Amino acid sequence: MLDRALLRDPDGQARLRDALARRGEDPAVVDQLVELDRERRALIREVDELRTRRNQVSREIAGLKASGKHEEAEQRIAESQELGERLKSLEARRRELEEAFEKAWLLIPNIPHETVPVGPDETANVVVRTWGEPTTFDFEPRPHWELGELLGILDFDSARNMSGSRFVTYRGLGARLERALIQFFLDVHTREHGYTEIFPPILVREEALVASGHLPKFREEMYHMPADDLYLIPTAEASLANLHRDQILDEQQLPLHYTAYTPCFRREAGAYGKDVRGMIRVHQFNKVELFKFTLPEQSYEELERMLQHAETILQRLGIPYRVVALSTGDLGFAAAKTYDIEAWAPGQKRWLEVSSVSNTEAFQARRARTRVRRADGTVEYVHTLNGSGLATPRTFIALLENFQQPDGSVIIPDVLRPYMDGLERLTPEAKPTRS
RNA sequence: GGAGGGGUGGCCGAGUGGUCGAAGGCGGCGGCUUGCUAAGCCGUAGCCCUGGGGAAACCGGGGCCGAGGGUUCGAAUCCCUCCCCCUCCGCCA
Repeated sequence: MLDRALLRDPDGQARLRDALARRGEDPAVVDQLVELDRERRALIREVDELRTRRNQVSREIAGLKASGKHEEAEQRIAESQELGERLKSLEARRRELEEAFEKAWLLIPNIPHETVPVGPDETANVVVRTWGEPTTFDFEPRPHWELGELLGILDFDSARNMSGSRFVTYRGLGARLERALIQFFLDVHTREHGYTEIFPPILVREEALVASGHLPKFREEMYHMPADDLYLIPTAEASLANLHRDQILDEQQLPLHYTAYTPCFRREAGAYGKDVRGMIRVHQFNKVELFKFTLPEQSYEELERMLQHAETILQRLGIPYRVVALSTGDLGFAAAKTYDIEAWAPGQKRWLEVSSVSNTEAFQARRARTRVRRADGTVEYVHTLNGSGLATPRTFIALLENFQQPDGSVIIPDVLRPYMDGLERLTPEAKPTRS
C-alpha cells in the first residue's frame, strides 16, 4: 500500500500515473481515486464538525444536570438528539466511502524504483551478471524428470494418485537430498549471514495476507480452509511480514534479519498447461526465505546484500546462474525492485528462477503498520525486503541436471555431502529402501 | 468439543453510563537538587485520521480502553458478533 498523500497534490498524482504506466497498467484509476479521496475527506470534515458540536452540547448537558437545571438540560438534549440523527446518516456514508477507497487503494501496486528497467514484460528484463559457464556435456543431458525416475528418487505417479497433477513425491535419497538442501541453506544463512531462524505458522488469517500484499489481489492463487477461514501461505514471506505487525520498533533494533524454512502452497490457477512436466511448477514446494526489516535509507544496500546471500548458495553448490533485474512490466505487485536468480537447467536448456529478491520499501510495512521510532522521536514506516534463499524444487532440478553423468548418476556437491552421510553420488542402482 | 474467567496507555493496575485532558504505581524523557554504586522533587508524554495553500515547525478538530456493530442526548462502563489470552474437563500428535 502506498501513501495516500500521493493523491493530494499534482506531483504525487503524476508519480502514480507514471508508475502505473511503467507497469503497463491503466493510469486512469488515479482520477477515480483522487475523486474518491476528495469526497472521503470532505465527509470526514463534515462528520468531525458535527461531532465537535455534539461533544460541546454533551458537556453542557452534563453540567446542567449536575447543577439541577433539568429544563434547560432537556432543551439541549433535544438539540443533541437532532445532531445525533444527522451524524448517523453521515457516518454511514463515511464508512461506505472509506471502504470503497480502501478496497481500490489495496489493489494499487507499488511504485517501481527509478533504477528498474522499463518495459512491457520479461523480455525487457536485464541480465545483470552471469556466474559460471552453462554446463556442457559430451552426451545428451536428460531432464530432471527422467533422472528422478531413473534414480528412484522422484515419484510423480504416486503424487498424482494421491493429490493430482503438479505434485511430487520425493523418495529415499531424494527425500534425503531435499532435506539436505534445506538444512544447508539454513545453516549458511544463520551461521554466516547473521539471519535469525524462524519457523512460523503456515496457516494464517486473511489479515496477515493483506498485510503481506498477497490479498485481496491474488485470492485465486491461495489455498483457503473454509472451516476455519485460514489460508495456506504461498511463501514464508507472508508469515514473516507479520512478525512485527502493529509495532513501532526502536531505531537501534534495525536492521532485523530473518530466515525461515516453510512449505509453500500455490494453486497456480493462471498457469494451465505451463511447465507441466516434472516439478518446475508444483502446488506444494519447500523454500528457505530471507526477510529483512530495515531503515528506509538502508534498504537498497540491504537488497544488494540479500542478493549476494542467495547467490552464495548457488556458488557453493557450483550451479551456474545469472542474475536478472526485472523490468517494470514483470515486477511483482508489492515490489519496488526485484532481482531474480536463474539457475541453468541443461536438461531442458533453459534458465529456471530459483530465487526472487525484492525491496518492497514501505509497501508492506504500511499494510502491516510496522514502524520505527527515530532518535529524534519521529515515527515512520520501515522498509521490508524478501528473497528466496532458495526454493528447493528448482535448485534440486538444477543440481540433478548439471551434475548428471552419462549413466544417469548424479554427483553430489561437496557442500551437501556432510548432510548425506558423505555420499558422493546418486546412482541408478541405488534402489530406494523400503520403509 | 464442554464449562468458567479475562482483554484498559511501554508495563502493572483502578475505573459499571456524564464535568470531557482515563486514578495510582513502575518504567521513559526533560529539568532542578544532593557528590557517593543512587535517591528526592517538579514537569512532560502515545498512536491514527483530518484541517489551517504545499513542506518543516506550530496551532486546531475528530478518533483510539482487543475488533466491529448496536442502545443512548451521551459508552472504557449496557447489548450483540468476532478475535485473543487464562483455568478446568474431554479428545489428540
